[in-house]
Amino acid sequence: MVNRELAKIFSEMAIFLRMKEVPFKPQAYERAVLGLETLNKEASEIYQQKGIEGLKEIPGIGENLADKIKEYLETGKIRSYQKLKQEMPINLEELTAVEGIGPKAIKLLWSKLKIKNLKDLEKAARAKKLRLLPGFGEKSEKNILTGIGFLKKSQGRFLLSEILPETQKIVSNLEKLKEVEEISLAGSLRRGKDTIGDADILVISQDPGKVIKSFISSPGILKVWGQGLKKASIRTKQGFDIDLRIVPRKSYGSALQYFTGSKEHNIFLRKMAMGKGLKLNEYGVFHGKKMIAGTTESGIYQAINLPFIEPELRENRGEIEAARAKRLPRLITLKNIFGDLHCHSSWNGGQNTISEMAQTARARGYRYLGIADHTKFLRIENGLDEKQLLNQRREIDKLNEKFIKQGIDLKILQGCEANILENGSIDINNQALEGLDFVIAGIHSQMKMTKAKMTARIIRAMENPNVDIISHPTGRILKKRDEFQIDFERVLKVAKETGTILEISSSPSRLDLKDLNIKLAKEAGVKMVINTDSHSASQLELMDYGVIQARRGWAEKKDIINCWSLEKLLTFLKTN
DNA sequence: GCCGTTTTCGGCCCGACTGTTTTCAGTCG
Repeated sequence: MVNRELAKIFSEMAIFLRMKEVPFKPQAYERAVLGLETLNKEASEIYQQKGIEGLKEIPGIGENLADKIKEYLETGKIRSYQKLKQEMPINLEELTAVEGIGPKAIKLLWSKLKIKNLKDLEKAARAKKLRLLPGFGEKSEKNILTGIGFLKKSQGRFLLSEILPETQKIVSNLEKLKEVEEISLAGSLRRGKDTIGDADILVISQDPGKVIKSFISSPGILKVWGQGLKKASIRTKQGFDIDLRIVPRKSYGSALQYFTGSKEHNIFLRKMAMGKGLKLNEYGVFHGKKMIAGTTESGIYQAINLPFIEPELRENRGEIEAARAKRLPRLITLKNIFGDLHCHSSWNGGQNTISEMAQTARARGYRYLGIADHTKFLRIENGLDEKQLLNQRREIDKLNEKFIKQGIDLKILQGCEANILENGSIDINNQALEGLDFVIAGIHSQMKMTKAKMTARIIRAMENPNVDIISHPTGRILKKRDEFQIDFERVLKVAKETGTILEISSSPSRLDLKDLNIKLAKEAGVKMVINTDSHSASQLELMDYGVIQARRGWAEKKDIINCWSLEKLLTFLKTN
């Protein structure tokens, strides 16, 4: 948590420094942000154990930034940051969230129009004042308004990854209380939605007062909205709210069912209950005045003649019909995952060597690990060319030989994340692609194309016999950028014909394919792979988010190729 | 402000795209 706070401060400082046109320092601050974000240990812990010297071992942190971290840990503030903020009291988080707005634009908006937040920006854009600024015109003004509109749509919502870990921390603290008999997440958080409004926690306790008292004094709370006898509500430092409800044991199941939702799922369920002459509410299932279920969630479903329905499915997307017909999917779990096929190494964008990535993969119990570094078109990521891919192959072969000798059951596969160019061709020649174990191709440029052109572009890439996987197929960035214009049905048809695998990216701001598209792909018989797109070893643990998303898309083991054994996976890659 | 099998000082991933500017600046990845 401290790491995230520090990362946020340093990235804001980088922007301020860019606005002031200070050379080179901004990059240094940004590198430090990366170092902090990919650290698998809290800076506070490092400082406690090894002091300043320990902090300086963090990549991107030197003498000066280590001092600033120390200052933050000891005083909760960084003076140089406070000074910058005083000088330019601008809401950087809001303004940089608008696609197309960067430090230079913010500086101009601030100095000419005193724009300091999203509200000011929207007002000025609507008053057609932006177009008068140097470098701005009608189009940029319109784009800014579009960007603001997109932001507003997702306003007040947080990424699953922003909410889940913090809420789980609070849950595990409460769990330790002897007064807590049962505890569970509820709401959209339990259903694993990609973005969340607020978090819900449900508890059984004979002593609600104690539990509520402990809840409202959890660490990292900004304020307490309210507390009663059965309910309390808080806001966390990260800006999202958590509701806690205490329910009696006899209604725990029905309350959990009710507060997990979705609303649409529950409405359908209540109608079904009514059809059977029953009443379903948050207190139980009732036959007349007699309560026939309520203690457990599965008991609720059983009472209306249904098998238990996993929370991720409860969106009224056909799950109740499937349950009735006894055709519910057997959803995959994290334990079913045998490997990760989209990881970057220090050969280009990644923080860790292939060997370090492999060690972490082993610790996760994986059987295989796919290294898929960027290729040459992406110069900024130090993309590999044909020759470098060959050199990387040698390193991977050596590591694999070593593993065999040591009896280690992990195989490193060599792939790449090649680029789908404007016309659908790939930026690496076929001969080099043939030498790899698998090929991922993705779109990293020219994302604003017409639907027809974009669809044709992706289809051409899929028709390349060397391309196995399409990474983050629809290009969405949650809360920031919409999906590409593509004819997804046609893409699925060609994917099926060519045996192309579509990726489910676990990267928390992508989660692409999204749940609905996963379900469509499954129905079309298209295979998928859940990948983390890790740029460091610690990011391998993001796999969880991809699995949750896949569950929301009804995915079973047969649909997800990295739930398969190495042999089956390699055969599929070879023959498709 | 960081970093170092080309350096403890002098470097610091760079190309494409967009919109505006008719020769470039800002943003993105």
